[in-house]
Amino acid sequence: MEAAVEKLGYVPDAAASALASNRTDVIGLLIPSLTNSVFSDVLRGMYDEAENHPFSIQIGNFRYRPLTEEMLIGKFLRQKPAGLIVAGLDQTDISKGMLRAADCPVIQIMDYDASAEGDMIGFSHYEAGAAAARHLRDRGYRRIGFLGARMDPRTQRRLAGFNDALNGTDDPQQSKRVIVTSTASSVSLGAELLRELLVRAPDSDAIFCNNDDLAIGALLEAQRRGIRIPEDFGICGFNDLEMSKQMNPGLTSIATPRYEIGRLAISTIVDALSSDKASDPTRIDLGFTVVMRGSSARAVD
Amino acid sequence: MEAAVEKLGYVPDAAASALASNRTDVIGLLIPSLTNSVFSDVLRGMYDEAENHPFSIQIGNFRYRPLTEEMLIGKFLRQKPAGLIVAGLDQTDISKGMLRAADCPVIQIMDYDASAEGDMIGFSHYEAGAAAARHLRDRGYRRIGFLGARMDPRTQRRLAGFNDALNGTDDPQQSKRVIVTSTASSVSLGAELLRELLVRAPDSDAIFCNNDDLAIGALLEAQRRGIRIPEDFGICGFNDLEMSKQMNPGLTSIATPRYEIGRLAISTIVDALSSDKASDPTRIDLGFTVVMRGSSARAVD
DNA sequence: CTGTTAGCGCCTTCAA
DNA sequence: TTGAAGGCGCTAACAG
Repeated sequence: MEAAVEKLGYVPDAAASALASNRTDVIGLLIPSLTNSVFSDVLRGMYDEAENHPFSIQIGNFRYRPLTEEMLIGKFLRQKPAGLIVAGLDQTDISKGMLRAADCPVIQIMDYDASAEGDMIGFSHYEAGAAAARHLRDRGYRRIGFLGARMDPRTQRRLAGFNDALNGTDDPQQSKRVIVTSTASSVSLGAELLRELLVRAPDSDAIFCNNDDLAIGALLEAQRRGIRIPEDFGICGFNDLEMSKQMNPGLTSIATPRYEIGRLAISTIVDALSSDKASDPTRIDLGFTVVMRGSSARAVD
Repeated sequence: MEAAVEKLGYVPDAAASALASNRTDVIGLLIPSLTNSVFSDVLRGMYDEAENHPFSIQIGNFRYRPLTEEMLIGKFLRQKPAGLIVAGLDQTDISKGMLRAADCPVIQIMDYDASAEGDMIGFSHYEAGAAAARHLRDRGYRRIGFLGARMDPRTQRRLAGFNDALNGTDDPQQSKRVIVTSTASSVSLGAELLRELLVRAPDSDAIFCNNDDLAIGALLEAQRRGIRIPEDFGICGFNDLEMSKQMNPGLTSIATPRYEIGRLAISTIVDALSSDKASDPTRIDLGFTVVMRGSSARAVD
C-alpha cells in the first residue's frame, strides 16, 4: 500500500495536517534586524542544521521594536509553530508571558544571563565588554573610548561590562569617550563616530567598537588621518567578521559563536520535539574569544 | 457581532483557513546562498515592503544546487503559497515546468534577460560585466584580469560580458587572466585569487572582481604587496557594498539595485493577488550603475 | 444580499 | 494490531 501511495505521487497536505494535529513544521525565528551582519551567520547555522530535518524557517523582523516583537510573537504562536527562536532576553512582560505559555519549544539566543528565565543559547555580553576593556588596558592603552550604534540591550550590556572593567583606570574623562547613536551600524558610521570621539576627547588612545563594521570604519578613518595603529591608537572590534583579519593591520576583535548558536538552536528544538518526555532546560553559555591582531598589538613595556 | 468577536479575542486559525481556501499567506523565497551578502539587501527590501501586508516570508536555501532548488520548489508549492520568488533564470526544466504550472504569482529576481520566459525583476549581468571591462579599459588599463568565486549562472554571464567587451583588446594573455574557483566568496579569497593572478599573469594591470568581497580582499592584498592603486593597478568590484566607498582608496564598483529588487518582488506579488484580473506580465530591467572611485581613478592621457 | 451547510484532508480516537 | 469515522475551523457555494 505504501508502495502504491508512492507510485500515485501522493503528497500530504500541509494545511490539513496542521489543522488536524494542531501543529506545523515551521520554526519561527524573531530577530531585531536584517541589516546586522551578525544574523546572517546565525541564519547560516540554522539552515545548515535544518537541512537534515523537515522543518521550514520563517523569519520575523521586529526592527528593535519591543512592541513589534510582541505582535510577531503572537502572530507566530497562532500559526502553531514547531518551535520558536527569539533573539535576546529582553522581551516585554506580555511577550514573556506568551513565550512561557507557548506549547512549543522556545529558545532565546544570542545572549546568556544565568539570572534570566527560560531556555537560552548565547554568551555574556557583559563579560565580552569587560574582556575588551581589559585587553586594551593590558596592551597599555589608558584612555579608551567606546563607539556604539543602535544601543540594543546586548550592546548596552557590553558597554556596562566595558565601563565596569575600566573603573579604577582613574581616567576622569572616561564618560566623555563613550560615543553612541541610535542609527543603524555601518562602516561609514564607524568613521563618523571616530571623528566625533577625536573632537570630544582628542587624547583618546584606543577604542572598543560595538561591532566590526564600526571598527573597520574607524580603522580606515584613522588611516586617512595618518594615525598610527597600533602605536598611537588601538582598536578592538566585536564579532570577528571574516574580513576583519584581512585588514591592514588585522583588526583585533571578539569572536562570537554566531554560527554555532544557530545550529544549536535548531538542534535543541528538534531534540525537544522528538523526545516526548520533557527534556532538561537548555541553558548554554558558549562564551567568546578575544582575537588579538595588529590593531591592538602594541608592544608593552 | 464583529465587536463581540473582537472582545472574545477571536483569532482565525491559519491552518483551517489554508485548508478551506487552498491558500496560505506565506510567500516563498528561494535563494542560492545565505552567505552571499547580496541577499541580505534583497531580504531587507522584501521585509520592508511586506511589513504593510499580512504576508510572511519563508526562505529556502538551495545552496547553488539546481536539484535542491527543484526539490524546494516542489515543497514550497505544496504549501499553497501566496506567491513564490526565485533567484535567477536558470532553473532545471522540471523546475521551470513546476513554476509555469504554479497557481500563484511567481517572480524571478536578480537577473534580466529579454529572451527568458516568465516574470522577472533584475538587471543584465552580461551588460554589467561588459560595463566593468569598458570602464577599466577607458581608464587606460590594458591587461585586465577577472577574479571569480563560485561561478553561478549570473557570475558566468558577467564573465561573458567582460570577455566580449575586451575582445579586440588584442591581449593574447586575456584567458590566462581569468581566475575562478568553486569555493564560496570571501574577503580572504579575494586576497588569495589576486596572489594567484600575479603568479599566472604577473603583468596584469587591473581586475574586475565577481563581487565586492573579493575586490576588497584583493585591494587589501595589493596594498600589503606595495602595489600602487590606481596608478599601477586598477580594481573594479561588483555590487557596491556599503563599506566599499570607505576603503582607501575607495573601491570602484557596480552598484546593483538589490534593495529595490526585494521591494518590487513583494509589491508585484501583492498587486497580482489583489487585482483578480490577470495582470500584465512583470518584466523589469532595473539596470545598474558604474560608480568610479579611487581604485580605478587613474589619470588618462 | 445574507444565512446556512457541506466539505477541505488529515489525525486521532475508538471499535473490532 | 488494524480499520473506520468523527471532527479540526474555516471558506465558498448555494439556497432563501
